[in-house]
Amino acid sequence: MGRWEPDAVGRLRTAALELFVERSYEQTTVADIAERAGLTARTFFRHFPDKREVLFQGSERLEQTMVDALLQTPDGVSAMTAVATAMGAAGSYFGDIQAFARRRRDVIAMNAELRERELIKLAKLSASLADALAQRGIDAIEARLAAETGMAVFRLAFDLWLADGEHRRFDAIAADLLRRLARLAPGA
Amino acid sequence: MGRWEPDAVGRLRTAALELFVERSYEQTTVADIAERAGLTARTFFRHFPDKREVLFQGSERLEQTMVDALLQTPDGVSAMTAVATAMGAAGSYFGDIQAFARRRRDVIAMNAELRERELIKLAKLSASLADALAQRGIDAIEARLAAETGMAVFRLAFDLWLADGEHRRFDAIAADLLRRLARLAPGA
DNA sequence: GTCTATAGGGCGATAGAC
DNA sequence: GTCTATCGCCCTATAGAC
Repeated sequence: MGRWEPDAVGRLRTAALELFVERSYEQTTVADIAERAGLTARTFFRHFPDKREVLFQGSERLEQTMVDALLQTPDGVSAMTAVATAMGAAGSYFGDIQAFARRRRDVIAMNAELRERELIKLAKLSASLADALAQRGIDAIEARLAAETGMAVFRLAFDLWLADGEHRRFDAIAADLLRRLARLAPGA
Repeated sequence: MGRWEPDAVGRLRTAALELFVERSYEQTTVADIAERAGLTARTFFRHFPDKREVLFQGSERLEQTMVDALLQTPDGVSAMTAVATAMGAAGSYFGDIQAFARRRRDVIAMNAELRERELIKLAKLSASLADALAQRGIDAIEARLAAETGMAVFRLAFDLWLADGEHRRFDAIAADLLRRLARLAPGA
């Protein structure tokens, strides 16, 4: 046993989600979160740059997973195929955390600031995918177009994945949406 | 002459953009903005729900313009064609405000909170377009897919429109990107 | 760990326009 | 009288500085 209880970050994360569910994000102060985790507000801010981030830290790992998958696709595959592969990797990453993801989604849906933060995380992810595509020799604009479009599919797939009664895996839903998109696009 | 100088909102907007350019968003307090506009901080918050919003209020009009254009497309046009029409309306709406838009873009690019706010405005726009499409009888998921994809194109087109040396109109750029997207998508 | 500036909300007062 | 835009003062929580 060390001098402190272990896993301060994990305890803060758990405490935060619990409190946000119990009494909403706005009605929870950083001091409340820290107290439940047995820490002080000052300690909270040493682990998270701001109050919102306690729900979002960890997205770097998803990003890395998707970028890695994209970069490992064989040479010569199309931009959209590479993006589809990255989406498949996200599916494996998500696995069966639906119950947790649903609680988290509900908290985020109720608060504008949290929705903003979620969007910027996805925008970062999009930029990383575009970089990775460009790194593979794809034209810069085409790379951004494919990445942004891919993220549009990602957002919608994530939403559907968490919908009531949905039983398919994330990547199956994403693949289905990509197919529908292909049918949609030629009209322009 | 009334008791107060007219157009408090306009004065606050101008003062804010000036100060953000002069000394950055972070280094400008709401009191600074209000002072330059000849008002107090309390009055600022009566017109804008928060400090960020002073740069974004007005986006409702763009949204209305695009939704109206979308709804006025003839019956039977495809989802992507309707979205393309909305994009064309946005082009007319933007007209020749490039100089202003560039200053605004530079301020926003320098601050994470402002980027977040911009993203949520675009997400709202996307949701409105999806609603409008659904209202026209398009399947709900297809509507969201088309709207999200359209917004991906919108974001990129806006970016390119403000790039140095760009001389085309916004809608010309958007139309070009939609064409490129159509070529990209079938690969999936 | 303490100290502080700023965001942003609540409530009431005021001074015009009508 | 009402309605509306402004200001003043109080407050708390966030988040950064020291």
